[in-house]
Amino acid sequence: MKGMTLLESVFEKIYNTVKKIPYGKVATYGQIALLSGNPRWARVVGYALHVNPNPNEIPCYRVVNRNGEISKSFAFGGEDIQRKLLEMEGVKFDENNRIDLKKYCWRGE
DNA sequence: TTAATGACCTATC
DNA sequence: CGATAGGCCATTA
Repeated sequence: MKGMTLLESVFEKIYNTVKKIPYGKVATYGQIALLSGNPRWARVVGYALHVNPNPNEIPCYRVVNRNGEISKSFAFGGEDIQRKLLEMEGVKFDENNRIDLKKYCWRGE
């Protein structure tokens, strides 16, 4: 970790929020942004996960976009890996490779 | 310090 | 329903 400010950096806040996503659930980038303090950080969330320091502790594969689709630029093995990880937790994909957010979207803490 | 970047989101057609 | 354009903002070079 580099020198972060006296308070938590935005990235740290984002990582902490992502860690809270429960097993078998997913969250959107916008949702993570909102729970991390600012609804306009959706894009920052994407960048934060792109430089994910420790994937073992941060379940970044549980984060999908607004349409319930997995991102193309998943940095750890590709989108197929992300999909498998989610399917292992019981998350189903429809014929368009999308997730039903009404069912699987995390409802908060 | 300025400019560029990006795993997004919303409104509009 | 799908596609496009513009906006957003922390972080980095």
